[in-house]
Amino acid sequence: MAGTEVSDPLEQFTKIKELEMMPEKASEEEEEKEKDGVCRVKEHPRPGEMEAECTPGALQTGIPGGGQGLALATTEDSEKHVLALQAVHLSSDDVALQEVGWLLPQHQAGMQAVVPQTGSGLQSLLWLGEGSQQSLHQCVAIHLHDEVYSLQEVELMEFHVLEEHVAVAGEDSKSAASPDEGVGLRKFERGQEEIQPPAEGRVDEKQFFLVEARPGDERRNEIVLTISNLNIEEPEDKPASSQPHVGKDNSAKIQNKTQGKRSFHCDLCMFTSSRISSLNRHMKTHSTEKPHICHLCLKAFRTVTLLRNHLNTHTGTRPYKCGDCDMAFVTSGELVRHRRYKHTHEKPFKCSMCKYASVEASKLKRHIRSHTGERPFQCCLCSYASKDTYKLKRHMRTHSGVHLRNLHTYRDTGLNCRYCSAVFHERYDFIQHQKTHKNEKKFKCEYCSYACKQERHMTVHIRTHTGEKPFVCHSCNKCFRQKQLLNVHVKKHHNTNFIPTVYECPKCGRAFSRWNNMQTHSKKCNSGQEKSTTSGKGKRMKKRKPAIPQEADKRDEAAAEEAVLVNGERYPGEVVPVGCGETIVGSEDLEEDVTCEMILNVLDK
DNA sequence: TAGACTTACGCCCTCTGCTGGTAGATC
DNA sequence: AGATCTACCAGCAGAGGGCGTAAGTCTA
Repeated sequence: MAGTEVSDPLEQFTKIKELEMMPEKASEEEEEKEKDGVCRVKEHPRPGEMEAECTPGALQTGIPGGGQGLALATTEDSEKHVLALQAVHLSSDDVALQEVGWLLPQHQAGMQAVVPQTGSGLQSLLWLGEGSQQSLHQCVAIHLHDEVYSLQEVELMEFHVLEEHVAVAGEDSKSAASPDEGVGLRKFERGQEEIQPPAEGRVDEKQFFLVEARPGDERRNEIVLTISNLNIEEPEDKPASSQPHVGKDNSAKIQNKTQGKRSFHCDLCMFTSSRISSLNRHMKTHSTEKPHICHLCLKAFRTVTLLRNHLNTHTGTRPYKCGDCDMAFVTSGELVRHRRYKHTHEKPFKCSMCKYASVEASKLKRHIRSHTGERPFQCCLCSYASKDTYKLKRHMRTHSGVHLRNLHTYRDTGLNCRYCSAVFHERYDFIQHQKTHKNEKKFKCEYCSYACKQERHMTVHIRTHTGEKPFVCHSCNKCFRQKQLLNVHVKKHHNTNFIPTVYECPKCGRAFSRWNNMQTHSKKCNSGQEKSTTSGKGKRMKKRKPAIPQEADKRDEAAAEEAVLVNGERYPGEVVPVGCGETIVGSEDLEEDVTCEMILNVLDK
């Protein structure tokens, strides 16, 4: 099952009920299958994907009380059905079933999926309903052998022989007859199922099989299914007609297995074990008793081993040392994992949908969410949901004062999506939605051939056609197409504290407001093509930007955070030390020193 | 039954990509 | 001087690597 997570038994597993099987061809192929002694099935898509194709109609039947069973998950891949078995546990005698609609593809019409009501904490169980006309041979190959288990331990499957031969076909059987010719496979139900006498000419004997599952070829995401031949003694109150034939040889085995496979159930949870010692140990997990206390930090542990490992974290004792590097670990498991990460690069957990492979199952589980889009970790403050806990935790940092106002303040006036009719009242939701339109459209000017990637560029460009100048100077009513042009204008003409950037020619001292103009002049000046006209007037500061103290460039995170906040407002990109008082380099010749505060005044809106 | 082994969860980190805002360069 | 384009930065999120630890399971 590598590469696929079977996360929800409620949805994944189904009990076999009256699956029909092709007898004769299957019988022939049985020999073929026994060559390797196993049958293999692949895992399959999620059940929800088939929901729409489920055939309505409930299976109204009960589940025999108590015990452990084997559940069958069924689905299809591109060409054939696949089945996967997994053990389930039943602990109630009166499990009520309710229908759920899922799982079965259209061509498996007649199979129904039902689950028990789980109010008592029962593990989920699904059935294939009656009326199935599907032939199991299309789905799965089954290997028979003599392994038997007691009724108390396992849920039994009954093959009701309807044809002359009992057989199970291989999954690769392409010569199967119609499903109607199959052999009924049904779960044995004590005291409630009236098994019809076999039709004339057919075998008058019921045979019981145990269905087992175990991991198969990991590289192929396989599960091996095995059906064991099982004949059991019928309860005394069972009608004779329905009593299975029990052979002597098998009886002894059943008895042995009955003793060896007795299961012990935890009253507090679903835990079941074949050993009383395991149950006793498990019961400790329900106890709050932690008698083993760390003398260094007073932390308590249930077992000595846990305490010992904990103490190693205090003492730094790491007995498991890596032979290939200097790393050492408290437990052997850590060492094995470390070696896989760093040295052997063994990645046993492989994604079935891509080439991703991971060292740990949890990483694969996390990765698969990138395929499914599942986001189980919902932010309690906004619509964001994360695929793992850490991202949610990291996201929560964004719910801080400045950020909250910016992104999560409810706005009466909705924000309209620029690409569709969606409207949002929180900026965050709006931004997230806009991302869904990423690379959806290119922006093309309706007046000329101009095209651009970002709408903001187009917005500005369009104004060159319309003549629109929305940015108005409140001092002189001059209008501008871009906000930054207005800002420059205001600074230059209406802010008395503004110190214009002046670029002086290093040779003649002529001042220029633009660096590139100065450069052009300088080349001519150096070649003697241009005379200086401003010599002696250049008593102004040089390029201002380098005058900003170097500390701002270092900007560790905390300092930068503080630097860009002015009166609680954020000024992105304007990282200037607040109130440092440092004299700006290059202002020495002015009548008044230019200080940081002055720069801030200029920047202050 | 203790200890080894396995599994699962959580935490933290880095790398990467995207987006909005801005400054600077270019025409 | 204005229009346009580009580069840079900060913030955020997606994806994955690596490790610590607790708890469950197995086995001698």
